[in-house]
Amino acid sequence: MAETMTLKKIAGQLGVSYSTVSLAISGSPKVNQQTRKTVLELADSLGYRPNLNARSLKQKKSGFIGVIFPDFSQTYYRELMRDIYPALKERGYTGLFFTIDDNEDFSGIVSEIQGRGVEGVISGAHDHSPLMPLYKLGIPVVAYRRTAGVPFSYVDVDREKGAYMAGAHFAELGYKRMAYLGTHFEGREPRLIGFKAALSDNGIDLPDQYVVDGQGMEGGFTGMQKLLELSEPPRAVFAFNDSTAIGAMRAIQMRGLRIPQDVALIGFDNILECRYMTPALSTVAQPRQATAENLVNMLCETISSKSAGMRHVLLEPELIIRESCGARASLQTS
Amino acid sequence: MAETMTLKKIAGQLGVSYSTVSLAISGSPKVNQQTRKTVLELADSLGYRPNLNARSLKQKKSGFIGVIFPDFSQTYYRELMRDIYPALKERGYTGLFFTIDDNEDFSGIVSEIQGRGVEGVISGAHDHSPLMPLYKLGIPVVAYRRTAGVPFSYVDVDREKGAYMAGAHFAELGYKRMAYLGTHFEGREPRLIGFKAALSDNGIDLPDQYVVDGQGMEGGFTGMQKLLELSEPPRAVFAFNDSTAIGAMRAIQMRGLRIPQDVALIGFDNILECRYMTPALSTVAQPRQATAENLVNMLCETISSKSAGMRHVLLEPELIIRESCGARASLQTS
DNA sequence: CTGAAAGCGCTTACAG
DNA sequence: CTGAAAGCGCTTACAG
Repeated sequence: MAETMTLKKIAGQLGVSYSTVSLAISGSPKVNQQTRKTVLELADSLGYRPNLNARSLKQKKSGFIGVIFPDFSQTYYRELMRDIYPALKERGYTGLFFTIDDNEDFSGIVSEIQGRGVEGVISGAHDHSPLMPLYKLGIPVVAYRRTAGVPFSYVDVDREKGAYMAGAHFAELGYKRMAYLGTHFEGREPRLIGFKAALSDNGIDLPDQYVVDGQGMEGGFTGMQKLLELSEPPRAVFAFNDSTAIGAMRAIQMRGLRIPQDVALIGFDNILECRYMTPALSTVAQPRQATAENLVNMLCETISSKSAGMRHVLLEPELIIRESCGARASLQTS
Repeated sequence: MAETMTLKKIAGQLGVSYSTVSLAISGSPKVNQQTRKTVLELADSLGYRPNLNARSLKQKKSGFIGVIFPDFSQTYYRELMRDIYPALKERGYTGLFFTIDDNEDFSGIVSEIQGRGVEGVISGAHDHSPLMPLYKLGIPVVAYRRTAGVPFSYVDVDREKGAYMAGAHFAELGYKRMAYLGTHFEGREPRLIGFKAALSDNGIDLPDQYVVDGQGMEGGFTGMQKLLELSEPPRAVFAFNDSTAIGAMRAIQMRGLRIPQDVALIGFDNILECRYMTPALSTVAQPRQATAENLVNMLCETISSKSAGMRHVLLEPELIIRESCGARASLQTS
């Protein structure tokens, strides 16, 4: 087991003060070219790595950005994390990832974030409000998705608009009996609001029994079963997200019904899987890359400027027509 | 912005030494019940959180476990991470997650791990060898999957056996012309070896043209297309993993062929999606929960015992028969 | 351009 | 049971 190298030891071997070594390593211009070179070479050959905990302690900043999400396993979030990770790295930050489920308490995470000197937080939690203590401590929090009652900057996609596009597209295709399948937060979910608005603008009603709860593949599966048991099952279904839609597809196909000929379907998110379903899943795409970049940019700017102003970015969704909505007949990829 | 609380300030307010406060907070039995109570109450009301960087510096251990994986977005890995995360938490460790792609160099990650005082590493990298510097520094590394040429303890599933089960099952169903679809590392991939062995034990040959490369959904899709373009396409396909199989399903169904009537399919991993495909995907299940627990246990034991002995755990796979392999005719979930 | 010194917030022997 | 002191490894004014 190699003994840990420190600045002092390097300084000792070189016969210079360890502040000089520190300066040389941090690339300060105050240090002689020759001296720096000697120091760097020795440090390198000794495999020296600065102790980041000591540095964090002294500088009162850690280089950590906290990233909080509901679950490692939700497909859209995992794709978002993948995009956030390199964006953080590019700016010299290290992501500290936490997951949180809805009924877990945040206090452990909050302590950890505070205790580690995390410089800022990206929150994708369903409810951001437990992060208020951090905000009060002066730790910037940027939220993925708007949440009422919280003074955080946020990046969101215009889900209401995306849902409107889905509803309008269905209406255009001539469907009348439609359903919304997914979480709807007592009617406050923008996807439900937008979908309903599109139908209403086309003179179509969305009765309560055609609004069914369900989350994820399993929720989509059972929710869709309920819809199919209705005396008049819906002709077209807009799902909360693609995972929900995939669960719904299974329920439809298990009954021997065809998509889109018997039931048309549109999802939300545009996860990678959509293209590989049969039929390929039409969906409302979230601009994931832009979301990640905006979150990271916004946070970094808040950190460096220390400006406490709230900022909001609302990104545009895009309707991606594949096979499941019925606008195209043949099977194809894309 | 609240001023940060420190032990000293608490001690000052209470008129005791700050070492007493430290002891009280860390729950040492050396401190008077009454004193502790007072201290804890004040600390609590002041919102005191210990500075973990200072603690790490002093104790020379950070409470961090590094977790390295190829990608946030590979489905099986994300499921594994989800299981590792709580197991780590339960033991009082914080996971520091890193992703690494194959041609990226590890040096940044290695510095970070060393510099942050990470106490141990779980590596799911495709190649663990760049982690040797950590091992030499005395930082325990436990690998998910065996890798040759590296002295790390590992947890692996018996992929060769799992593949054998898939091949044997296909043989039993009477298929003769079969294919292996997926990465095979010049024939060294245990899945290919096991599959081939099963066929061979049943007197069936696996010609080279029925071994096709392909990774993930896209790789499975294009790889399967190649197989279907053969003058005699395979009757049954064993895929590297479920994502690959899902890509393959799409290619098969796009041609208007039926699964399993025209082409039978078995995947590997048993990701959540399998149950929701139509037809539901038969697969070789990895015991994911057990894998995560073994990885974490093994690492924690190595850390606390400081014993440098290598340990190996090989877990049993399980063949899960659903609809895509042809053993069952009707559509159903499970 | 280089060195001596203070101090970040904590833990941990060591006295008492 | 409590206090005084040293020190983890680093950075950063401050002198020179």
